[in-house]
Amino acid sequence: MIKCITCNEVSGIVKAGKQFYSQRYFCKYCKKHFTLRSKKKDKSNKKESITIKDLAQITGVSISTISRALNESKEINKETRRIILEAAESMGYQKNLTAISLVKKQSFNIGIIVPELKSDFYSNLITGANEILKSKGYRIYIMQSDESYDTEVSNINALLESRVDGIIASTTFSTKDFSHFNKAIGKYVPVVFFSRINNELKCPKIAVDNYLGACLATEHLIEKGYQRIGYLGRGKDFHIGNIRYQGFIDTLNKHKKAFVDDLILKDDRLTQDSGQLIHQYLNSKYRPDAVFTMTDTIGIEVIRIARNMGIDIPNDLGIIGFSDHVVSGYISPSLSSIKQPTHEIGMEAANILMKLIDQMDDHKPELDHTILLKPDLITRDSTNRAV
Amino acid sequence: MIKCITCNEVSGIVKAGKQFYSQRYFCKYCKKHFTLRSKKKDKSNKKESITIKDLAQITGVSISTISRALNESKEINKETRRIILEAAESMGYQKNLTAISLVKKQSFNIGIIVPELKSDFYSNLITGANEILKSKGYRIYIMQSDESYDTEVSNINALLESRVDGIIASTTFSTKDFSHFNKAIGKYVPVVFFSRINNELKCPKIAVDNYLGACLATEHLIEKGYQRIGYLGRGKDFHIGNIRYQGFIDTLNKHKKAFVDDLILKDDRLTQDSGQLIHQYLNSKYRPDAVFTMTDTIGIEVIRIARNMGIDIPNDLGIIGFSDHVVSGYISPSLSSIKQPTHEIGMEAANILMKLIDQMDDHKPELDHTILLKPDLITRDSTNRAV
DNA sequence: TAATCTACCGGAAACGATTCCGATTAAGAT
DNA sequence: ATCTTAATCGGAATCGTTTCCGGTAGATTA
Repeated sequence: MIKCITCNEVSGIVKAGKQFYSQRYFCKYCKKHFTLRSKKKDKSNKKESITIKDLAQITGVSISTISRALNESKEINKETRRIILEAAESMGYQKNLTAISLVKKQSFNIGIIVPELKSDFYSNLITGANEILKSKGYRIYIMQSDESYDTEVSNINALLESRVDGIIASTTFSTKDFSHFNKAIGKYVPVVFFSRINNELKCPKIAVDNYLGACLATEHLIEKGYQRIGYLGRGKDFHIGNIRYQGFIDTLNKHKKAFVDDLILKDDRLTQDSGQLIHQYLNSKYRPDAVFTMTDTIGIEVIRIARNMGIDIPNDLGIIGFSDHVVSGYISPSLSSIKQPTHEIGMEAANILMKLIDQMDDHKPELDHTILLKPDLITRDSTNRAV
Repeated sequence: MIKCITCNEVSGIVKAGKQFYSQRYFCKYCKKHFTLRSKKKDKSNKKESITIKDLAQITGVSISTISRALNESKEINKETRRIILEAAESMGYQKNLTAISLVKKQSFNIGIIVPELKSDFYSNLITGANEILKSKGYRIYIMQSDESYDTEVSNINALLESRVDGIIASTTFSTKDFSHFNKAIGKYVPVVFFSRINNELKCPKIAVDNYLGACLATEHLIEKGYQRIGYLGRGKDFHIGNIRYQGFIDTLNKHKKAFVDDLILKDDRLTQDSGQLIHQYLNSKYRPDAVFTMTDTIGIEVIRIARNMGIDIPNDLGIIGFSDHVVSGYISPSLSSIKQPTHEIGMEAANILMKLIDQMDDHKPELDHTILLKPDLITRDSTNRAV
C-alpha cells in the first residue's frame, strides 16, 4: 500500500519527484506544500528586466502587437502604437538584443582582430572602422592576437561562437595557414582583411599601397643624393614586408643603383630587441649612408643608436621609415616617413564589409579584390640634407 | 457555394491564407501545391549552422543529453559523451552563445567605455582589463565616447540592450550627471570606473593616485631649485584635474612657496588647440621658471613653443608633465613626467568587476571603494638642470 | 449584393540552447 | 523481500523576441 511519506495519507497519491527520490510518494496536499516552499527559495532579486510580455499585459494587447509597435510596422493603429510606446517608455523597457539576435540570426556584432591594441596604428584603423560600423548600428568586438597564431585561431572561434555578422582582421606576422578564416567564410561570415593582407584567401583586402610607399621612400633617398642605401626589415615570411622590400629593390634598379647584399638586413629580430643588431649593422665595413627601414619603430631605433655612435644624421646617414609613428615627428632628428591613411583604411574595410553582408542576403557570394590606398611621403630632418 | 479559386473544386475546401487574401479558398490539393511552392523560395543557402538538435538526431539521444555532454555534466555516461563529442567534432558543431545567453541571462560580455581609443593611455588600460577578462571567458565591447556626454549616454544604452554583464568606464571631461550609470546599476549591471573617476556614484573606482603624483612632480621641481612654478591644466569642471591641481598647491604651501595667480592657467582650451594660449602664458610678465602641466600633451606643447621662443630648457624653464606619453621620452629635450601604472589599473578594474559579478549572485549589493595605485616619477632632460 | 480589399490584431511556432522533473534500471542496504 | 540509491536519460518548459498565418470589421468595387 502506497502512502504519503509525510502524512501517511493513502488517497490522492502522486510521485514526490526528484527533491526526494523517484519512488517516493506524496499526497497531493503535501506535494503542493513542498513545491511551494522550494519555489520561494529562488525568487531572488535577480535582474528581471521588463519584457514585451509585460507590456502586453499592461496594455492589454498581444505580444505580436507590441512587437509591431516597437518595430515601426505599418500593420498597427497609430493610437495603439502611441499607447504602447508610452507604456514602454514609462516602464523603462529596453529591448533584449540577445533574444532578437537569436530569432533574426543576426547579431549586429562585428569582430575586429588586430595584432595589438596599444599602438596608435591599429587603434586608428579600429577607430576608422568603428566610425562606419557604429553608424550602421553595429557593435564591435575587439580581439588581440598578440602576434600569436594560436590566439588568432581561438579568437576566430570565439567570434564564431558569438555569431558575429562579419570579421575584419589583420593577421599576425606568422600566419601562413588561413583555414581558420576559411572556416568563418564557410559559415557565411564574411571576412575582410586590412593592412596586414595576404594573397591566400579569396576575400576583400584593403591596405596602403606598400609597394608605392617603398618606392616613394627609396626615391626620396636617391634624390637626396645618398649612394649606399640599405634596407632594414623582417625576414621573408612577412608578406607586406616583402612588398616594401620589392619596391625598394625595384626603385634602386630603376635608377641603376647597385645594391650591396651587406646593406640589406632582413631579420625578424628587428621588430623586437634590435639594439645589438643595428649597432653591428651600422658598424659594418659596407657602412650605408642611408637606410630605408620597414617600419618607423626600426627607424627610431636606428636614430637612437646612430646618435649614440656619433653619426651625423642626415649628412652621414639618412633615414626614412614607414607608417609615420607618433614619435617620428618629435624625435631629434625627426624621422622622415611614409604616412598611411590609417583612418581611411579602417573606414574602407568597414564599408566593404557592410557591402558583403548585404550581398550575403542576395546569395551573391564573394567579391575578391584588393584596394590599395595611396601613401604620403613625409620628409623630415632625418633625410633633410643639402643635395 | 464556396469553390477553390484555382480548380473550382467544391469539396475539401480550406482558407487560402494571406498569400492571397483572407476570404479566398483553396481545395486542399491546390493549397498544398501553393504552400510547397512558396516554401521552396526561401530555402536559401543561408547560414544554417548545425545545432544540438542535429547532434541529437544523428546520435539518437535527446537534446538534454547532448547538452549534458557538451557541458561536462556528470549525469552522463562516459561512452555516450564520447560518442556525442566525437559527432560534434566531426560535424563542426559550434555552440551558439546567443542562445546560451538568452537562457542563462548572462552574456559573458563586458562593456568598456573610454573617451578615445587612439591614445596609448586608454589602449593600455583596455589591454590590461582585457587580459583579465579574456582569461575569465569574457569578451569585450569597446565603445568610445569621443568626449561627448551624449554619446556616453547612448553607449550605456547600447551596452544595456546587449545585456552586458558589467561595465568599465572612464567618463568624458564634461560628464557631471551620472544617472545613465545609475540606470545600469539599477538593472543589476555592475559598473567600475577607472582612471577618470568621480565622487558621485557608489561603486568601485580605480585610478592612479593623482594627488600623490602631483605632489611628486611639484616636489621634484622644488628640489631642482625652481622658484616661480606655474600650473597648466583644465578648468574646474574636471575632477581628476582638480586633484592634481590640489596636490600642486598643497606641495607649494608645504614648502612655504608662494604661488602667483598669474602663473596658474586653468583653461579647457589647453587640451585642444593650445598654441596661442601657451605662447601668451610664457610671455607674461610673471614668467614662470618651471611649469607642472596637467598632462604630457600640454607639456609637449610647452616644450615645442618654448623651444621656438628660444627659451633654454631646463635652465630657464623646467617642465614636468603627467602620464608619461610615448613621445615624452623621445622629444628634445625629453619630458619629465609622472608615470601611471596603466596596465595595472586596467587589470585591477577588471578584477574588481569580476568580484562584483560574483557577488551579484549572492545578492550582496555594492562595494563602494576607491583604489589608488602609486605613480612613478620619471625624471628626464626637461627638468635636469644643475642645482 | 456579392466579391474584394484594407487596416488591424491575436495565436503560435520558431530561434538554440539549459534545466527542472520525472522515469527506468540495476545494484546495494536493511 | 523491501527500501533506497546511483547512474542515466527523455520530455517539456523556458529565455524574449520575430514572424507567419489566419481572422474580423468595415470600406470599396464590380
